[in-house]
Amino acid sequence: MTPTSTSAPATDTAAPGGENWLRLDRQICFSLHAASRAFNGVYRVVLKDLGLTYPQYLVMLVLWEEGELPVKKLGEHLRLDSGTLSPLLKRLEAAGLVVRERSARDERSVVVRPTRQGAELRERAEQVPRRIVAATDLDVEEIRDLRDRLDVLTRALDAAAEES
Amino acid sequence: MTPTSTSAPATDTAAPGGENWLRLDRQICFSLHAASRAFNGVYRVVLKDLGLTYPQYLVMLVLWEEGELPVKKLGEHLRLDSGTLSPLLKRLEAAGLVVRERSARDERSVVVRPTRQGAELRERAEQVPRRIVAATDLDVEEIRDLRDRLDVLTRALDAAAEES
DNA sequence: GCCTGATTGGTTGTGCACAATTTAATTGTG
DNA sequence: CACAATTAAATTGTGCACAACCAATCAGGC
Repeated sequence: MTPTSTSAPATDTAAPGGENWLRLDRQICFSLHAASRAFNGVYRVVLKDLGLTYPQYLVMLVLWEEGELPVKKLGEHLRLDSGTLSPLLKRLEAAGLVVRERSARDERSVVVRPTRQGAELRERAEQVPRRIVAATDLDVEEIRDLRDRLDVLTRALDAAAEES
Repeated sequence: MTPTSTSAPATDTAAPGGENWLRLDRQICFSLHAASRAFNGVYRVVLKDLGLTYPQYLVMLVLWEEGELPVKKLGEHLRLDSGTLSPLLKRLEAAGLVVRERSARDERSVVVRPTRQGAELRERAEQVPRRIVAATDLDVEEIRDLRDRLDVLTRALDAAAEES
């Protein structure tokens, strides 16, 4: 939809000195793909002591903040669906970090809540952010800026994927 | 480390003087995670016509550029190991887009090469970058800048993960 | 020739992401 | 009340990412 100005030369990909769209694009998707996996790798190392994976850590962050909430709400916070969350939550339950129980008010709903053990894990997790920030080798301002750019990008991409 | 107050669930993690590391960190990892999946979603839509997934598209980009190369080299370009590439390449081979054959010079090496059909797919793929760039709603300069920042970040993260 | 060690792909197992389908419970409407 | 539509999770199937392990091959020495 966005009538992004056609100022960009609609050249084929063989522009001699100008924009090589194929090349540029390759750089973007490579870069984002690589950054995502590199982040995942650092979290893997840092979280190993806690016995959590990266997505499991994200789930626990939400639960530490919100206390307790149904799977549906959890999925909205994380933008994940039940197909991803159900097995993940079962693993967290098997590890003794959360409990899942059907709501008495609405029997369709399953409420997830950290156990005492899961809540205690929070204290050990509080050293994680500092180590991650250190690993990025960026200062707080740069991180904030990068985060904001990524959020803007995500909103644009979601909107573009929607209207297809 | 906060005192062992197991009672209060919503312990305030804000440092009096400044940074709330936990909150900030959550924003970063949320944002990057979300951006990565949002990108994936857009590629899913755009690549559906070509019958390619996002990582398969990355592989084909390299092959279109390099012509033919062993799995090892392909993995270095993409930073992926054989556990990821082997089944992916088998799917591309089953789709008739690449062939895999053992090198005669070194029987340990498997060389991957696009078929005629795979090479022809390139022409249809050349519209992809433009659509992706449009979906980001960013101009070329901003994309280039973001890419560079992500590359710097990736190098820092890889280095940090290494020395653990 | 025969060993030893390193290199290259492949295989297996665990976990995440997402689409499509299924099951059960709730709500709306006659 | 009965019954269709809606909603919430779970399940199923495909594909990616990566660690750990295995098999075949090559290169060096003897």
